[in-house]
Amino acid sequence: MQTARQHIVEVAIPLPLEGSFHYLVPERLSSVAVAGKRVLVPFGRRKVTGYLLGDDDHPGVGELKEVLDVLDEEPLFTPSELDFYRFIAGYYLHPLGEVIKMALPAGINVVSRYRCEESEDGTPVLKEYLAGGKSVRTERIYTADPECAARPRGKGLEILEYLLDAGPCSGPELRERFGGCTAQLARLVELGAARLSQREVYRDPFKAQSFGHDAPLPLNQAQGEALARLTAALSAGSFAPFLLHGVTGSGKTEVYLQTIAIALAAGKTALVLVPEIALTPQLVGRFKRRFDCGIAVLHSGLSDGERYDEWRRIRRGEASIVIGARSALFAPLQGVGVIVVDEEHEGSYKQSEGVRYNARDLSLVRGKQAGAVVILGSATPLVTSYHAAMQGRLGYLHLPDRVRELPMPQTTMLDARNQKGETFLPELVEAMGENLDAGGQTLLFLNRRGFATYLVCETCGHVLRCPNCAVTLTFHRIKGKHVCHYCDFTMLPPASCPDCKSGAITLLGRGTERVEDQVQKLFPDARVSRMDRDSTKGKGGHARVLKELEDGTVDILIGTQMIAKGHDFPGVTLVGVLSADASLNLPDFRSAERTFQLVTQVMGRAGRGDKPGRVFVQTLAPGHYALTHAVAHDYEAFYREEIAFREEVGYPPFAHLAALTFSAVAARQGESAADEAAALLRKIKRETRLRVEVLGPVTAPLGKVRGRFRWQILLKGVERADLHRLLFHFRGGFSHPSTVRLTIDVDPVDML
DNA sequence: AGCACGCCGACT
DNA sequence: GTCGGCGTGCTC
Repeated sequence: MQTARQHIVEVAIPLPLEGSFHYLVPERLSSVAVAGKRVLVPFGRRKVTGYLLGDDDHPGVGELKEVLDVLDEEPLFTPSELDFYRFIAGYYLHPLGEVIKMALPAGINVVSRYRCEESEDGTPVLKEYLAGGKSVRTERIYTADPECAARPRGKGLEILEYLLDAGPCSGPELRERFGGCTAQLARLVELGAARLSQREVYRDPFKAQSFGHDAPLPLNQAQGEALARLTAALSAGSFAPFLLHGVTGSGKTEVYLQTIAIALAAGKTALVLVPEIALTPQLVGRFKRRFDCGIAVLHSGLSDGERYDEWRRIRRGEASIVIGARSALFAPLQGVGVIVVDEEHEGSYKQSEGVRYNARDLSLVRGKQAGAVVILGSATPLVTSYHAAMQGRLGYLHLPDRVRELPMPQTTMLDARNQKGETFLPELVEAMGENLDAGGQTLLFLNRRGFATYLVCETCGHVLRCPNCAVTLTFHRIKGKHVCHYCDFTMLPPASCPDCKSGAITLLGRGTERVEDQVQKLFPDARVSRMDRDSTKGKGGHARVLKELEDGTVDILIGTQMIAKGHDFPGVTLVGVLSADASLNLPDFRSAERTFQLVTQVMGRAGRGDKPGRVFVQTLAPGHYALTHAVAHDYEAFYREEIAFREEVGYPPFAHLAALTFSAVAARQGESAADEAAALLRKIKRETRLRVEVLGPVTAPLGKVRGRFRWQILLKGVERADLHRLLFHFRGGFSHPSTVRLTIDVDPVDML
């Protein structure tokens, strides 16, 4: 008789390994080994959690091992979610297993570990154990048995009477009412007067908060037109991507809310992505006041347990709206009708470690898969988005006016040339003094990312740039030269300004942390506070500084972009941008775009209350188009200049980029791996005639990071398909010593 | 990523 | 003479 056909499954392992693995499923597990579940499998000498991708009847290569266990009762992902994961793995050239691990709630996986223990005779032995695996939280439920005649005394009796009266109660509930009563409860159970059962509970990040109710707001004409187009797309029921371009305060959120209301009424669900976790609470509040349905929140500020519980609520269909940061894109929501990406231009949608995905871009992929309406909202859209809208690849919805008749702040550009590098120009100091006397609050923005040193002319403001790549050249102290970190163009420091021949040229880019001291010296009586990543560490740090501003207990707040985002500060009447240049001169082709966004956003922060606001932008480049158009509130004019620049030099949307970074503790190894990689890439390019430029390798501008030296190769392809083909060939044919780490970043947002 | 195998320096 | 350094290679 023939043996029963073997059950073979394909499994993805969450390790940096290419390809999947195959296992035999033993008879006892055969019926439960279904695609989408996790399995415990032997892998080398250990046991790891893998993801069951599906059955596979291909004759496996050599001997197959057996699946040890199936870890889930229900699949964690659906076939269409698996398709999405596969797309991501292919697009970002990242192992599928790691993509799946990243997409699922953290901390649920089991991995075998070893622990050293002493056996009875005292000799050390290695004991294997399984670690990890976030579990469901339960609480005890006590139910009184009215049939039982046994009665305890004292407090126990009180509790029993309460239970008989009020019905089943949880342990925490009883403890709240009666204080510590563990012993009494145990006694009740022992007597048979109460029964004990377990109930699953969710760890709720918004527990017991009450949010009143809000009715939909009336829409102005532009909002109404936008909503009409979104509604039409929604009822068509197929994929429709839109760019919602609305100035600060134009009521984008109201358009999101009303679109979502329509989707919900049609039985669909909605996914809302926001760039910063700090912004979620206020947005969640607004959604909770508007909708009665379940709303789940997913972001990195949740504990693993909370996130797991939110995830399970969504999976079970108990939430119709999911709000969250980047990772919420992977929410297991079914029947998605609308995906909103708020502030779509924000760089934080790009994950810069592990799977380097961009949630803004992938929202379009998920939207397409789900047949959903995707709304990319921004006051300052990415030039690539606006370009796509102009080409008709994104529907263009424009909200040109502010909802309330708030005046735009009065903005002044301060020319810092010929000012001997003063931190504050006299006009700004004067304005700060006036504002302080008038009782107004001041925000000062600076960019702490100004680490790259670059050459600037103090007379004319000229900055040394790469003739090929148009990015700012970075000065390398060790080499004593100016270097382009895209293409490795190098030049010796010039003796005078190449533009105006002035000898007053300086290296800029040192830290600006001392601004706080300087402000305090200028205004000894002012209450000065600082807000940046360091000063707001930990839960609530952010909120604390915002509270100070709200309560008026601070006069001058110094901070990075993070204070520019989304918040309303009615008391702020003066804003100073100290570091427009640091942002403008980052060695990145997007520096102009970033600066335009920053300045626009900052201007939106001044005078949102009753008093009109004033803004000062202090710069060595007062004529730069990113600044002049930002100050004039003219996005289209900025776009026209920026898109011309992108086309001329060949940057997105006219080319697609990928960055390969090699890092190694030993400098020589990293460098030679990068050199070999570049040689291989050029060889493949020659043989396949793919139209991709290979730039570099160059030493990464940040130099040594966490003890490792870094090199970069930049790939630039007019056709995305060419770029991907080159990368696939390369990955298949390139091997490097394991002491060198290679990361591939497709569509890099930050290459520092 | 881990974990084992394998080939060269300072120690009981 | 060994213990242990981490380079290299493999994991269905």
